[in-house]
Amino acid sequence: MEYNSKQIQIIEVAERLFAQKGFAGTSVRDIAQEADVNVSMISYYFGSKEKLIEALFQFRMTESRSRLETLVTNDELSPMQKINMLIDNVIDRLMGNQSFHNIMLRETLSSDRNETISKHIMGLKMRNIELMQRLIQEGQAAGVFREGIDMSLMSTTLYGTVNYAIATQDFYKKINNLESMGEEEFQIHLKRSLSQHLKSLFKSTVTNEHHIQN
Amino acid sequence: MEYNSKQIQIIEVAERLFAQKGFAGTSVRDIAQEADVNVSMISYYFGSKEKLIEALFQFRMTESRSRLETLVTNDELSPMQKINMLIDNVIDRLMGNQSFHNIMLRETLSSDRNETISKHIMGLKMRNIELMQRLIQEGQAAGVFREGIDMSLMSTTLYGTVNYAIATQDFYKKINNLESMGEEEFQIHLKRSLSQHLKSLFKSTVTNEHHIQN
DNA sequence: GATAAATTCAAACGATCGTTTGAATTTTGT
DNA sequence: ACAAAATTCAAACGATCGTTTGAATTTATC
Repeated sequence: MEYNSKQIQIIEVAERLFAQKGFAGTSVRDIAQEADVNVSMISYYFGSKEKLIEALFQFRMTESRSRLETLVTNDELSPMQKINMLIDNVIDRLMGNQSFHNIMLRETLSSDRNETISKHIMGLKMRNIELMQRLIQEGQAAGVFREGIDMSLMSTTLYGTVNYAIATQDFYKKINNLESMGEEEFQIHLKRSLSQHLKSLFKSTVTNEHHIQN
Repeated sequence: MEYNSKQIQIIEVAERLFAQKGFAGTSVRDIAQEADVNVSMISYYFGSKEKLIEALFQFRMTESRSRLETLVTNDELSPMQKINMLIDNVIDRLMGNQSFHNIMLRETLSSDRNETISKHIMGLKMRNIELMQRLIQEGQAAGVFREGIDMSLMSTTLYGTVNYAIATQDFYKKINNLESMGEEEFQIHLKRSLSQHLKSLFKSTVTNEHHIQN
């Protein structure tokens, strides 16, 4: 499915409003007004409000098919370098599409989900964890990563930390006295801090040197 | 403010439905029906739907004033033992009140928040991070924790991991082939896995032995 | 430039929303 | 037992919801 500029305009406004106020908390009249189109255009183009959010997911999911898939076959990078690239890629993706990932997290929190959206999220999570699995196994085969790593919990920590950091960034700003910092500068600062934090966290957990089993 | 059993019944039903479908996605008629009371009782008891969720927050926040505050002054525990107790306490609190923390996370994700609720969340986060701060500083004073720990990001990893693990527990079940496991058994399993995972993560990051600065 | 197709719009649809009403009923205090 | 207060209820309130209508207008096709 391809969208014309007007449809994309509606999708982008909807994305911002859904992230700010939730799906149920956003009316189609809100969206129409901010996107500067007539209310009926949403039904006309997408069929319904429900189909609109499905279109949003299809729109954002297909564009994000990461270039990371080729990472595993790259022989010039060490397993640790690959893990670090994966971490930076997750941070960049989540921080670069904060509204969309906000909506995705909201949908994950809902127990009665739209089925189309559920499948998109499930597919994405599957691909993410399989990629991570392969990177870890490669490191183990090379003898630099320890055995017995809980893959799904490492992935949970990676995505959980980044998602939560984004959700509580105002609080982070307050706590670290960064309120005078410009918004763009702050985003870069947060990215760098997250990157360093997560890389350090993963390094000490994933390498088999000095790891204590309990 | 004290609530009678009928009010508590309404609050508990509202908590469950808000967690399932979001605040805006839940109607007062939904709540009234499931709580087996007349619709007007919600306005009668709480004033409005908005005041109801505020009552929910006040209800859950005041009951959770953790006994952790005395942890710092306990001399019989090592800094690492205290950190581990903190981790288990966070896991227990979040997993023991999944619906409420689901709602709290949803509110955190909203940019136009209810002011009363914002203050509750802000106050809670402040207390959490101050407690953690004190525990870390004690460990540093004792020479067993390294310097330069990013407190707010460690806290973000702790809460982010647990929150995200709870949000994606169905996925976790699927990935780890635990779908035949009973619900209660699974909750215990997840708790234990999270506990071990986070303790191991924190131990290797917080102790100054073997830590590599980059 | 005529015809068809796609788009835009104000207006209205029925449904559902949160809240209020006022009478009926139950509980409480004396 | 009686009056006062608190509770319960069906019904209705106006507002807003998502969606549709049908005519008007623009754009595309030949």
